[in-house]
Amino acid sequence: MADVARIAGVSHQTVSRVLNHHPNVRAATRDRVLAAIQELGYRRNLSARALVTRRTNTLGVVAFDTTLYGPASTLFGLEQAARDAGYFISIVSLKTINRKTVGEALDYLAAQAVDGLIAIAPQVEAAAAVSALEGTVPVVAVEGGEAGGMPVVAVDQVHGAELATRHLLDLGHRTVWHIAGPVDWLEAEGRRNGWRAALEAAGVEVPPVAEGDWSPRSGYEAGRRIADDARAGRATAVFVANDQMALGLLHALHEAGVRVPQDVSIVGFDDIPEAEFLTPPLTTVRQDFAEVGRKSIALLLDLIDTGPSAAAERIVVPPVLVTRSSTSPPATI
Amino acid sequence: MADVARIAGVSHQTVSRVLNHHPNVRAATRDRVLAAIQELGYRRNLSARALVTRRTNTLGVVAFDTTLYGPASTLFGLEQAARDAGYFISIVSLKTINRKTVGEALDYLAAQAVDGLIAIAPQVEAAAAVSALEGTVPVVAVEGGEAGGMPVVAVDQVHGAELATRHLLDLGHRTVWHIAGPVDWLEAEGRRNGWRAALEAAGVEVPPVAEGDWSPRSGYEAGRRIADDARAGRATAVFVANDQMALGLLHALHEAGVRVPQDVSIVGFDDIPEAEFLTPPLTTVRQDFAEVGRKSIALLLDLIDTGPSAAAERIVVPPVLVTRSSTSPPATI
DNA sequence: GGGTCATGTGTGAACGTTAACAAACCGGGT
DNA sequence: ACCCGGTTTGTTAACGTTCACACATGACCC
Repeated sequence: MADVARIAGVSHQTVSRVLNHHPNVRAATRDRVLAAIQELGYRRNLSARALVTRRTNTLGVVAFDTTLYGPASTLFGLEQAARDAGYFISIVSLKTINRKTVGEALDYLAAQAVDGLIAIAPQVEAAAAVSALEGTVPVVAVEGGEAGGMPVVAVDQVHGAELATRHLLDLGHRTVWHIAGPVDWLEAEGRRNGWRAALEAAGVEVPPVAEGDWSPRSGYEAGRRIADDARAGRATAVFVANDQMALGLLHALHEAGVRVPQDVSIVGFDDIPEAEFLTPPLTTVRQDFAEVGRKSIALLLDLIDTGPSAAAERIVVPPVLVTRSSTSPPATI
Repeated sequence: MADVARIAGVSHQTVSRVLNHHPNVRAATRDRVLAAIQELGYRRNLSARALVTRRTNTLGVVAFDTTLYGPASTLFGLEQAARDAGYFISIVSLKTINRKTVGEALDYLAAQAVDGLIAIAPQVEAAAAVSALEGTVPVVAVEGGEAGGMPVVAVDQVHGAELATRHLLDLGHRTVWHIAGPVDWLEAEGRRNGWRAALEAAGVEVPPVAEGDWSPRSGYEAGRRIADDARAGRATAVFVANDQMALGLLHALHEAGVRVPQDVSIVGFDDIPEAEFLTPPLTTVRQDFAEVGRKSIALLLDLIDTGPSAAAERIVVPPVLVTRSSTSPPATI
């Protein structure tokens, strides 16, 4: 910076002013400084800047298994939005999520002195660990449920599940079965609640819930059990908490000789790119992950700039039902 | 740090020494310093440290569409390995990849003064843009082909494709068709070359190549054309450049009434979690993305510590064939 | 024509760490 | 008692910014 100043014939402070778009600098001077910067290929040192401003311009993200479609997509949206806003992103992805690993992740990010934190904390435990951190640094939870009364951006899981369940009910099914996600996941809980609410609103019987772990395998295993109920005519419609498990279910039903949608209708959740090309193409609930990412960053930056807002905000992104061929009216026997 | 020094009754420099595990510090003194650190909950300021050491302890990663299973998994491995080594990771994911966007991404990371760079640059163009950067900062390309003679860590695509093709040939198929990835992708090129090499080594005819864009949709579209060849008995085996396209192909064949594997055998590439639960379960080539991530970080850190090694290294991770039910000997007519 | 004000620029001191050097200490050999 | 070498500690000066302030300059008003 001193070199630039010398070449432009000004003080280092003026260079700094140009760099920070300070208004009080004459156009001619600015041009001279800019030219000198260009000439030297000068780049300001962000460490020095961070040292004095106490802002690192970095946002931390704690995520769980970024290999899954949902988190990966959210992360992608987050990253784009942060970059557009001139922020850097530092990520920690965890393979197992519990108070300890989340704690370590937060520690790690704290060491980096991030200006703010986004926690993709879809688990009860994780949400708790994150909310413990409130006050120290601005935090926004993504898909974080209601936990801890901190700012949250989330897709309306309950509503999505209701859409799916009502769609099946509207087609004429007497009731809808459910393969849920892991109990300790907030998203799984939301979807389960939405499903139950829709059934109860319709005044129909609530079948037992099968529980999976989001993986195709768990969907397959649940599917083998449901296949029996399907053959007995007890189950004619299933709402599955995510598309991967729906894929496993599809496979199990096929093996068991149960036809979809003739014998059993299926609705998934997420709308992964594969959904449209399964056999049959899967009716599912689409989440706008990119939008969630953008909204989260916007909320976090707002929090950073204006300090903790009085009310813990909760921003909800609506899901939409995508109807394909895995659902149809029940066969009239 | 001054506070810690005061409480421990030493100079700030001694505190620094303790923090950096300098050998020449008496055990008693170290304990006192450690106690003071504990008491104050002191954390060293990384910006100040970076300012004077000229090391940010941050690694940059340029990735393409981290929503895809492959890149997402690699990223995950990368992140784990970097964290274990005490490095931070800064990511830029691009939606479109060309010289301009890659250039911007590199600029962005350069602004951050990363100590090293990992480029998941599976495209010809991207690899070129990255190699232009060599010399400035240590760079390792992941899946970067041979481009530019820079250090590369990659799965042996050619070998993987040969495995898949030979498997089909060994089952008794007269030849193997291929749905390839986009031409400008190095991975697609490697798989195509391996496929062709295996066919030529066996001295069999090389059918025309269908080209997709990795998406299930493109696999589906290619599949509709291949279905005709299958019905005519010309195509009895297909090697698809990734699992997602294989899924699309599966759907197209099902629609066309072509049975897998009785009429057509299929081998994919990647071994996505869904592969095992498709109908039928997909034979595919598994890539160890986590290993690629680990090896990349190891190589990069080596480069950072010991300076540019004389020979541009090329580390190859072997893929393995996973045999499931989508392949069988051809029907004997 | 002197005060006031806005605008543009320069000066010096932080920020919190590590590097380089200097000094004090300690034990052992002569 | 002396010196010598190694170990432990302290002192000072960077690193490259921004901030707070002070100082010019010119325009405007009474």
